[in-house]
Amino acid sequence: MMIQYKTKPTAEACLASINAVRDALYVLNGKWKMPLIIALVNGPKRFKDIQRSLQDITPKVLSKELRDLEMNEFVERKVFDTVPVTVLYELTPYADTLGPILEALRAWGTEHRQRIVESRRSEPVAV
Amino acid sequence: MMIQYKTKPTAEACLASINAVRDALYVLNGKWKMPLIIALVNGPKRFKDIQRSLQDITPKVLSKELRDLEMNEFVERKVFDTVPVTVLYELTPYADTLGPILEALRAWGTEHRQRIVESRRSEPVAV
DNA sequence: GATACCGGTATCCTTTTGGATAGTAGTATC
DNA sequence: GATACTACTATCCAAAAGGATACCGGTATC
Repeated sequence: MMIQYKTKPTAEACLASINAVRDALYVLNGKWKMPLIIALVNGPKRFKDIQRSLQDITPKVLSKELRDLEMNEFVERKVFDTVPVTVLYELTPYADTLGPILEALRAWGTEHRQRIVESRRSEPVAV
Repeated sequence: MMIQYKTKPTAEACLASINAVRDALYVLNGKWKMPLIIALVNGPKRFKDIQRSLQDITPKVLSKELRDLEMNEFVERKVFDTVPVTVLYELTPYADTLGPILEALRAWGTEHRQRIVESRRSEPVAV
């Protein structure tokens, strides 16, 4: 049997990173959460306005995603007693701490799309 | 009817950000992809070693995730003609461009866990 | 001969995710 | 009176993600 260094320094650090990223993904995972947060960075929006920003999201899914974000304290739901009622969704200060993640994803996504487009150009066309 | 500024500068920029993030998520989404990439940052690993790093991942899922990462050019699979064969999975230079995203997630995840732990401390215990 | 390691597959199943479609109460508008 | 808006909910369904379990051929080890 081989002697295993179960806690090699690099292995330990690696495991810690993996777990930290898993913790982050646990609340941010999914198709809509981060795009939805971005949709609110320029100020609070109403339900239908968000739906328009994120074209293609159905009301059921949007409603569920908003509830998730509320539970994780990224979003606050504010109801105004107008007639008919107005509901605004607003980012919390805690959501602001996601800035670096969102900016990194935005930057990388932009480059990635460029890369894909360019690689398509040099490929034969498949029918 | 209200006149809508369909292409307000901020709305345009917002939409571009949303789409960029969506592009990024399209290849990075899921429970395992980013943790898996981190498991390989300290050098190439063998199948079983990765499985041990990401405790709990089943071979079927790991195999699928590795194939996905290979298709997106984040990982290269290298087979060595030993007896029995040795297979190494190694990050490509393109995977290195994910550095800022992973680092941002790691940092945020670490803080987030702290926050959760602290908020649990001040809560009544539910049975 | 039994067991263990390697690099996976095969099969089956559950859960989660996401979507399509329709509908609701209330107001306002044409 | 018909239609449209807001902020959703209800129902049903398809697809994807993820997991449990078992297994394979080959080698090596006890």
